[in-house]
Amino acid sequence: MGRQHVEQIAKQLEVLYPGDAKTLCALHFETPFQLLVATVLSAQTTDAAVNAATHVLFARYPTPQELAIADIANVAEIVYSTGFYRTKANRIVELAGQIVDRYQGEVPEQLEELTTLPGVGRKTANVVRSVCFGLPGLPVDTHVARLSNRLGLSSSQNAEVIEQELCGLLPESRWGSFSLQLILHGRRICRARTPSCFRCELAPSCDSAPASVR
DNA sequence: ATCCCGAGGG
DNA sequence: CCCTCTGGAT
Repeated sequence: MGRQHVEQIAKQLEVLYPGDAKTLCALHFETPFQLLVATVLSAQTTDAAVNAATHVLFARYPTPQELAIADIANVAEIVYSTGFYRTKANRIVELAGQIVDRYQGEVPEQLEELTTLPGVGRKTANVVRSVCFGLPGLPVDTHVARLSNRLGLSSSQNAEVIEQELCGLLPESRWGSFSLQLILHGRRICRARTPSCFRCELAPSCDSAPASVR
């Protein structure tokens, strides 16, 4: 691996998917609270499904104050198509309540505070930090984990270990955008089952690409 | 390790 | 028809 290996990859990703974390984020939102909710809903579903649900959800419950007192069954109906709908409906209503009660309606910025909220794990907390607040945070989801392994940036299967290793390889200013760039590349080219190495721009610097395309 | 859970892609 | 999707809590 080494520094040069990462820099080569990071540089190519910047060309392929230009922009900062906020620009690259595919989730629709107006406020930090809305991004937090959208990210909780994004578990095991597509961003398109989340955006369709939040379009309706935020029209009816735009603020934590309003979502906190929402009818759970109605919320479940709205988020139904994102999957895990009972769990998600309960989580986001409870989440809204805690934001109101514990944080005066304002989403906290510290990772340790964010991860105490229901439905908010390390990945979600880092999304909010990097996309919304412009703070250092490198979300590791299934795409980031898979591409990090394939590219030879980490050999760990543990998301938190991968996060630490990637953070050590990149400047803080690139943490958020790098994560989103890996996600976009994972969706377009480096898919889980059928990676298109033959048309991958990163193949020359990828440990896992077949020799024929490097 | 298992559960939550629908929808679209390959 | 199987797999995967911007996971988190128990």
